[in-house]
Amino acid sequence: MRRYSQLDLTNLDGLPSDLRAVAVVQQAIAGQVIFQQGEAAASFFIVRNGRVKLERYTDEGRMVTLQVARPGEGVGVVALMSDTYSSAAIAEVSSQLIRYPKTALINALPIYPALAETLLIMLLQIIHSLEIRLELRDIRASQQRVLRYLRYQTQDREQSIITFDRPLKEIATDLGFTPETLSRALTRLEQAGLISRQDRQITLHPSSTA
Amino acid sequence: MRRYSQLDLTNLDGLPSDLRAVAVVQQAIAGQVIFQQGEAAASFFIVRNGRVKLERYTDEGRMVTLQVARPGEGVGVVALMSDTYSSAAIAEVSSQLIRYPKTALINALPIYPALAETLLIMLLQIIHSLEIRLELRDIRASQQRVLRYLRYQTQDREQSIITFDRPLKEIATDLGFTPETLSRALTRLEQAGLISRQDRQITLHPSSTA
DNA sequence: CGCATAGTTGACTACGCTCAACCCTGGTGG
DNA sequence: CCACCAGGGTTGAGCGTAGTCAACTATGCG
Repeated sequence: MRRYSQLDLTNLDGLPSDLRAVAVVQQAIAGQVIFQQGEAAASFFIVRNGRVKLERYTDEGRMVTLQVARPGEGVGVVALMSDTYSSAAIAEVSSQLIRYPKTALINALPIYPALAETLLIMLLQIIHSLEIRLELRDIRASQQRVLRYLRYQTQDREQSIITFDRPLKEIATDLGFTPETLSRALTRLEQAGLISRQDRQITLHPSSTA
Repeated sequence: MRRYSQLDLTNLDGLPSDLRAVAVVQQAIAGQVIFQQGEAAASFFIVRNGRVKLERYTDEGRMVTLQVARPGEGVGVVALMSDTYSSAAIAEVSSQLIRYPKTALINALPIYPALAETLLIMLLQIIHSLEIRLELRDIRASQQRVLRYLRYQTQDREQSIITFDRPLKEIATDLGFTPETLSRALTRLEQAGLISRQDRQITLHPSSTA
């Protein structure tokens, strides 16, 4: 699929003029709410830089992190179909987004096949990341889950060193744990010799690939 | 988005001839493996009737149900992007599928904008169901989780009666529980007066909507 | 210098998993 | 027609582990 033409929605200058005309660059400070869960879904966003987290609140008040969107990734894709956002979007750090009104995108779909492909790829990546997340949640033992998480982080790059760029707190809820549990899991993994750790930098030891 | 033209991939007669030519109807008996996790992703499927479950095996042997596809829903969508299937597909009951070779679909994308929209909608629905699933997993207390699950089942239809069309065993793993836990949760919910139950038929009582 | 926040560590609790026995139904075969 | 068996489902006892509450340290910032 990559061999086909795509639209790079992060590069404004490469866009056809009608899309370019509706795209708006938007700045969000750390902690800022881009949109709220249940709000009318008017726009679709692409993260240009920074980090935006998508989270969903259950009735009981618990909060689930559905996705952490990094540069190039889409936020609020459900807007394309649904009338309301199914989750809230919050900038974890100061971030820059490009905002596309949903109607403009929908209208552009039949005109630019490349746009459809771009969106399809985007959605497929989201599906993949959700699948991984779901699989992670099914590992109950904290150390195993953390280990698996770390492995997923490294498999993209070549190195087996992970540097957390976000507070452990965030990572914990991301994993579905309390900060305490994450902390304990990390120390136990270190005691077991499976990882080394200095502060936010983790080195994965290759032993026991199972 | 619904107002735009779409291709109904389940209706062979409504398809353009080139797509019609590559679509293959395929029968699967109960328990049959449609494709295996890690296998080369050559095709994309639509469930015509029956029920197909997508599951993923973790290294430790645990198994996670990612999706249960019912008639009209897509199976193996990741084939569109990835080279291998990220999960296995297994027919829970005797089912009929329509098989589309991925290359044919990809080639058809720029030609039929309606196809792209159909696929987008399909993917968005998958994303939505994954989000729900993920949210469910975050509710630790078994009774709450089951209750929430039941509510999701009813909110589509008007009635507050759910009839399980699959063994409790399946539903349990679907929810991320053991059958024992699900059984206990159901009896406790009944004792608490929140539901009534006769065998596989559950009636949700409207009390305590929280 | 003091306050807020991130992170760690400890003790206790709670709840789902595991293992096991048991019931019940439907199907099969003598 | 009954005896047997297999599988789904329920119930019980005990264990393990993540959550909770709490105290404490360390770090950064005003």
